Amino acid sequence: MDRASTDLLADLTARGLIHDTTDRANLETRLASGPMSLYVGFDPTADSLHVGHLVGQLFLRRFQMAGHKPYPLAGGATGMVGDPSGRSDERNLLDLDTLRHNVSRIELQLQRLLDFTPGTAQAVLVNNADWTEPVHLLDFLRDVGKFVTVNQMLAKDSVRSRLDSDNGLSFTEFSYSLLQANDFRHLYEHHGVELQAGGSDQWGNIVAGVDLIRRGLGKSAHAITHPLVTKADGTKFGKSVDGAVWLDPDKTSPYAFRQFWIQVDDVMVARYLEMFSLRPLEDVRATVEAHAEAPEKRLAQRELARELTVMVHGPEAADAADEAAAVLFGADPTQASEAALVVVAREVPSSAMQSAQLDDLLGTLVDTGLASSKSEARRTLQQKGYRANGVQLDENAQLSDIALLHGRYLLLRKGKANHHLVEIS
RNA sequence: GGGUCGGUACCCAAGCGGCCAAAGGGAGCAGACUGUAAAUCUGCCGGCUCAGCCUUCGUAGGUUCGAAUCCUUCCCGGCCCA
Repeated sequence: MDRASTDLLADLTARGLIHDTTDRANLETRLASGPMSLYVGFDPTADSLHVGHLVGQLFLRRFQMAGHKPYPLAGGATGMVGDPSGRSDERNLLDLDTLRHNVSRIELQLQRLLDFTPGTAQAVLVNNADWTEPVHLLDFLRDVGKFVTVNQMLAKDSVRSRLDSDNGLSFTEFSYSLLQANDFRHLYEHHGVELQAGGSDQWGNIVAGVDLIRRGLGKSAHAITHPLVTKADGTKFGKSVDGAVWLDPDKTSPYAFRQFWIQVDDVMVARYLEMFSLRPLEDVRATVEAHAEAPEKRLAQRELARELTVMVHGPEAADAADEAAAVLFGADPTQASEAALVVVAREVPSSAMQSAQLDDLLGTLVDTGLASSKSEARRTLQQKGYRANGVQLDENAQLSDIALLHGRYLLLRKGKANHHLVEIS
C-alpha cells in the first residue's frame, strides 16, 4: 500500500492530472507515510452531475484505490450561495426545494464510483449543510471571518475579474470561499481530512481552507488541483449537440453517453484516456499505440466509451448501448436481432404507424422529424440522403416495398447519424 | 424632445424601381471520400399540389403596369444635440 501511495503522485503526474499542489515534497512525504483522508466538493447547481465532474470523482477513486479514504462532499450549503469562480456574472439563486432535490440526486451519483464497503478506505458521503446550517452568523464572523483578511480575498482572480467587470459581485458570492474554507477546516477537525482536491478553478477556494486550518488550528493541510478538461477546438468540454452530457441516465441515456465518448476527436482521445481511465497507464499507452496503427478502427474511443459507460451506468446498460450502436452504425440492419431493435427503439426517436401511412413518403419523413418540411425531404431524397432498413431511397421510392425487420420495424436513417425507428402495425 | 443613420432569410451582410426567393460569408443539411474523426471538394439551404404557384426584406398604408428598393404612419435600435 505504501508503494501504491508513493507511486500515486507520479501516476497522476504522468496522466496530466496535476495542475497545482501545495508543497509537493511535503505532500509526497505525507502520502508515503500511510493512508490519509481527502475530499472533493460538488455543488448542487443542477439535478445531476455531468461528464466534467468525472475527473473530480475519479480523483477520489484513484486515491481510494491507493488506500486512502475519500470524502465526496455534496454542497448543500455552498450551493445556496453560489461559487463566483470562473463566472463572469452573478448566479441566480436556486429555491430551496430545487436545491434539496438537486442534493439528493447528486448524492446518489457520488455513491456510484466509490467503494463504500467497510474498511480503512471506506468512502464517506458528507453534506456541508450539516455543519454549516447550525452555525450562527456571529460565531461564523468570529471563528472564520477573523482569520481571513479582505485584502487576501480581493486578490483572488475570481473576485478581481468580477470587480473589474460591469456585473459586479454580490457580498453573497464574495463570501463563498469562506464557506468552502470552513468546510475544509470542519473536515480536518472532525474527520482528519488533510487534503482537498478539485479543478484548477478551485485553487483559490482550496488554499483559503489550507490557510484557515493553519491560522485557526495551527495545523498544515494539503491542496491539489487537476486541470480542467478541454477540447481541441477550445469549446467547452462536456457539451454535445443536445446540451450537457449528464451522468443521470434519465437526462442523458447510456447510449447517448456512450456515443459522446465514441465521437471524441483523435487528437484528444489519448489525453482523455489518460485522464479518465482507471486502467494502469501502461495499458492505456498500449491502447493509444494500437489506435495510432489503425485509427479508423477507433480502438481508443471504443475503450474509453466502454470503460466509462460501464463505470457510470453498469455493464448491462453498456452492453445494450453497444448493441444499439451496432444496429445503427453497422453495415446491414437486416441482420439485427429483435432484442437489439427493442433496445434501439429506446435510444433513438421512434414512433408507431399504420402500414397505410407509409404510402406518403414525404409525409412520413416529416412526421418522423427526419425532415422539417416536405421541400426539405424532397431535396434530401434527391441528394440520396435517406435509407430505410439499409436501402437507399430516391424520390420514387415506396416504403411499402421495403421488407420490414422482424415483420414490424422500419429503421429510417438520414445522413450518417440521424435515425428514426418506426414500428408498423 | 430635436437631428441623424439604420431595421433584409438561423446569424453577419450586400442590394436601393423590373434580370430578386433576394449577392457574399458563417452556421446547418446531404453527397463524394472516409473511420460514427478531421480536412477537402460538390450540391442544397422560405413553403407548396414543385418546368409552375404562393408567402417573405421592422409595421401599416400609398405611388407605380411593376417596390426589399420611392412617399407617409407607427414600432424598435445606434449615434449626435437637449
